[in-house]
Amino acid sequence: MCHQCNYEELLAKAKLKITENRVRVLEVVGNNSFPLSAKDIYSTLERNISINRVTVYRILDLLVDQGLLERISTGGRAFYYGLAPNDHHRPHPHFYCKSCGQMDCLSPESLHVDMEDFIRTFPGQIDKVEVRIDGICKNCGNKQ
Amino acid sequence: MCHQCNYEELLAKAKLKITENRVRVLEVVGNNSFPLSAKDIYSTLERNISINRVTVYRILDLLVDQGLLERISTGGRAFYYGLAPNDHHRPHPHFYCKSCGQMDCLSPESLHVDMEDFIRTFPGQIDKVEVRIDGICKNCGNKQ
DNA sequence: TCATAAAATGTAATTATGTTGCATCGTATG
DNA sequence: CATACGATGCAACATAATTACATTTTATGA
Repeated sequence: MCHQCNYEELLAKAKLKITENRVRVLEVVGNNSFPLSAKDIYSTLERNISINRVTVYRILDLLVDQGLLERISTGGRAFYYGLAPNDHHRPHPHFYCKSCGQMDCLSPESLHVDMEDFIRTFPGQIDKVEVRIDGICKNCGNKQ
Repeated sequence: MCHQCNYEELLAKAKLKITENRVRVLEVVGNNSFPLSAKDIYSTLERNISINRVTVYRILDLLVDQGLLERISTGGRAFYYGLAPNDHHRPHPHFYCKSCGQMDCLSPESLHVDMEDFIRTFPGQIDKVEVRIDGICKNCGNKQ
């Protein structure tokens, strides 16, 4: 859960209109300690308010485009979404359990990636570095 | 292109039957210097031989299961496939151009990930670490 | 206040990717 | 040679995401 992000403020900073739906999408994503799939986000919203699936996808696209959310690929087929790195959230790796599909955030310190040489020598544009560890989480491992 | 891998040998080592189709899938993947999508692989094969799309998917699944190929997630919707790390191929990060969809292999030395602490303290099972850099490649950048 | 344009949302259809069920074929083995 | 089992083909299905277009809401200026 993010205690430090003001979602309306984040929208305002990005010069996006503050709509009920956008704030709610941000809340659902931000109030979780782990990334969620579009489906997760839609299901959660839908329990409380009336909103269309496509609207959720569109809001997610918009917020990713504007850098408020981060789209994270998994070992599975769907993307997951989390708050994008900002003053309160440093970039960090994720752990994906291929058994239950749960994706967890790892602490930014848990593994260090040394990018200096790469950044200095790579001729293209670098937008993002994604580090993901795939495996079986403690819970799923115990069940077997 | 891999000059050192004998694909039939790889299959044999994994105790898999050596079929025409499996060898050809391995060839297509192995003879490329960058990972390919299932669609890429199917299209390439299909130009020369008669093979079913589903067969390609099944062979890819099998070869990933048996550790001959590596399934790599992208910033896009499809998985890409490359030769799995082995004696001739060290694990390495990839660069994904979100403009043209091309995925490139980076040298294993290009960035160093320090996993020691994580491995020592993580309570689950670790199968794989995937490092992917997203951005715009040199070619696409020049076009704009 | 109202008219209008622009933005946001809803709905249905479509696309892209991957999977399943079942039939058929090929091959190794007894 | 018979049989069984694995490999392949084919059609249907499933899932995730996107598109096209209609409708609603919001902002803005006359």
